[in-house]
Amino acid sequence: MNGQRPYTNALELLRAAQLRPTRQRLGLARLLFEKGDRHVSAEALHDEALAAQMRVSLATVYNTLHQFVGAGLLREVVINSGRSYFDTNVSDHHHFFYEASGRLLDIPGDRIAVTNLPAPPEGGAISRVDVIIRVEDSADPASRR
Amino acid sequence: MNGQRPYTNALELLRAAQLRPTRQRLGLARLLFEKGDRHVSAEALHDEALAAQMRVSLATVYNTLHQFVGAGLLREVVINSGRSYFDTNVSDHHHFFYEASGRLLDIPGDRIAVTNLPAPPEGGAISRVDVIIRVEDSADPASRR
DNA sequence: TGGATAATTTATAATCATTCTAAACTGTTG
DNA sequence: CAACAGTTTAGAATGATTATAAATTATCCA
Repeated sequence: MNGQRPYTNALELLRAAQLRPTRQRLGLARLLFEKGDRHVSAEALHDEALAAQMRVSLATVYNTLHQFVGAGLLREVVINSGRSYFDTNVSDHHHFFYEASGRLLDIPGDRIAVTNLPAPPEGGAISRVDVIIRVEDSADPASRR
Repeated sequence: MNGQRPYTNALELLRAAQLRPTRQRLGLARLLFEKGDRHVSAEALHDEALAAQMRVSLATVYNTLHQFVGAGLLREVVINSGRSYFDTNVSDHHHFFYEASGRLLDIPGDRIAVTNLPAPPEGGAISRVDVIIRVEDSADPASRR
């Protein structure tokens, strides 16, 4: 227990989420949750897994990411059309998005106040409020992804 | 001049944007700007154009939409990965997103206050702040698109 | 412990929105 | 009207993601 997260342990995490602790899910959970807050794309996570000598297919990476989102372990963040990011920070927070480099940075939920929220005109409960602050950076195009 | 928009006229609009007034661009501009604020996908606009007897290819619809975005006539809104919406409202405002039906509704910029914006930690100017309020609706799945 | 069974994984094909390409077409300018 | 640049187009290509169907693996219970 390191105090950072209720369950840093991959096995615990999967048990709590009612997901069978398979080799692939365990490995991916470790990559995702054992190093602080991250924003990864499916493909980036797959590459990382292969680099760490895990054998896992891209299809399984997608399946697993979606299961983790369903279980509330991850949050899916959509900024650009075409690619999703998965955020290991599931607490209330927002994002800076650096347009040139594609980097995503967390903003703690209590650093921004969104006030005066009108009620949805057509009814329905608010499930989430996303604030994305787009930042013009001048990163070299080579670092994009 | 109807007071709603500086240029309701498609030809004026294209001239001001320094885009040659071709048959396709004129037709698409009319569809887009002659009926109040809209959120359209490229494919939906293409369908609409065909239904209105215009001859225009999907590639041209994409080209034109991007040119209009570049000229500040449209704003691109990304909510779901996989599909972009183009918003004819380019003034400062935000969105309700109805998760089940996929509908997008404007929220005037002055109806919401986003205060306390932190400065981007890595520098760079803020180009835009997007607020998306996700609403759980229970629309029948048939009406999705 | 050893199947039986259901869940999971996987390679591969399929899909979908979008972009690219190169050739045909059209608006503009002289 | 000719010439040229700008535009459009069909169709192919791309890139992320999802579906499929067969092979593998975890779990359960005798």
